[in-house]
Amino acid sequence: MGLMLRAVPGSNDIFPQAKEYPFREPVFRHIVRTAEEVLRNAGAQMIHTPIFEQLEVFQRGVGLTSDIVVKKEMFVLEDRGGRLLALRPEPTAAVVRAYNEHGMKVWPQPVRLFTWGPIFRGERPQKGRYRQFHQVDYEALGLADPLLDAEAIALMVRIYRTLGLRNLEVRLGSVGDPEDRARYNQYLRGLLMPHADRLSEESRARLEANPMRILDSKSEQDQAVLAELGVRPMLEFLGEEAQAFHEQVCRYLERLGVAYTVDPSLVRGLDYYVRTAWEVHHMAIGAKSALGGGGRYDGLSEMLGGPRVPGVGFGIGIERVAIALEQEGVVVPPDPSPTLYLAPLDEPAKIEALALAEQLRPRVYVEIGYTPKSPRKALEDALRKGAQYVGFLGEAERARGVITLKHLQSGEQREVEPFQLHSLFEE
RNA sequence: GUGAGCGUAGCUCAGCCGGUUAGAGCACCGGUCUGUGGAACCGGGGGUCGUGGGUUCAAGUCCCAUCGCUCACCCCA
Repeated sequence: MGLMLRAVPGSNDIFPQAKEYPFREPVFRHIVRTAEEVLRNAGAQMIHTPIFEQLEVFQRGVGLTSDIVVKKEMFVLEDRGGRLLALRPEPTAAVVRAYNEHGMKVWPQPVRLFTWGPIFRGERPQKGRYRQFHQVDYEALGLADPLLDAEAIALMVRIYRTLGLRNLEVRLGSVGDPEDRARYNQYLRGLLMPHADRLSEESRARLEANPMRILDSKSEQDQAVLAELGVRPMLEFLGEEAQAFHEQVCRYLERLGVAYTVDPSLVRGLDYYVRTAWEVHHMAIGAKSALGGGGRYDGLSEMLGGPRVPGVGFGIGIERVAIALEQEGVVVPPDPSPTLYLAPLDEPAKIEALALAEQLRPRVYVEIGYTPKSPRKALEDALRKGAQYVGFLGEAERARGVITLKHLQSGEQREVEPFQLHSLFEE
């Protein structure tokens, strides 16, 4: 059995009997449907973009200093013409690409879209982190108003709460405008350069290109240096406009009654983010793991060769939400069970059962037994399936042209003619 | 990329200080029960003990290697 093919590490089958909660199809579907309902009722429209794009869609948007590129976390493939494609490592750039491609800038703004589907990152898998995982994603494009940021955060929280999650923490920050970030990086360089020899190799390498990322270094020596120097957070370097924008988002959230904490040191892995950035955390997944995150990306469209299109959006990690739901003991609605279970009692009854089932479908949820069994076994099967009615088809029924129909809850049983079944169940 | 842990039936696992034919529970199939309630009892199928090598009279058990899985670091969803 050693040679039997398996799923690629970090990719998972999602099916009803899956042992791990995040891969149980009904749980998965419940999360998707709930999110879909919340977002549709907020007026967002569903879009599905391809799961692969030209590499540049993600490369340009993501920025050269970003870890997704630097650490080669993208799955890149080459088509026959030598064109480089990439499995999407995030949905936002693809949605913005679609917005531009279909001229959505002439639609009434903002254009609010949502999608869900697989996302791919070539990281080493572990709990709550997979190479193929799934996100629900929401984007509000075409209007740079803090109202949309606040709405996005509120919608995200609403999805979690509708699912039944408690113990949420919204961490809100701002990464400022590009000029603010440049100023902050300048500040960091000036502060850290004299102490470069005490920083880790990785951090030293980041000092020139992207000093902000030194702040979340996990190296103890780095953190010791940072603490000693008393580094000021990004949030204190916001320009006037970014500052006003951030304050407005906070005020709106308070008005909406959405609880949040300001995280002054919140940074983003992708270069296209500006101003608002947030993460929603849950205790279940561990201190470092977020259920979802979002932010504003006003410069992204231009990086993709499009017009200037402001945007704000979020992604929700479906598997991580499932882990949180399990942790909180939230019960997911079970799949419906059959109204009728048709049980063939002998060989010729198999096709009779199927024929009858096919007459009743799809208006009635009908399952059949595929192997003739004793009435006792057939009844057990029907009970296990949770059927409302069981219909026996055997020799006696054939002789009289009827089926024996039994209501499982009451135990009542009678013989009915097949044509009567339609009116019995179709209501 | 770095570190740790774990690989015995479809699943969860037991298997002592190395000892004869490798076990249990769950699941599946059948019988008791030849046309009626999830039970119970009995039976059955299913294993090259991840793989390769070594030590030994003897290896699921000890040693080495290798592969796989999982968790953690990093990053984030």
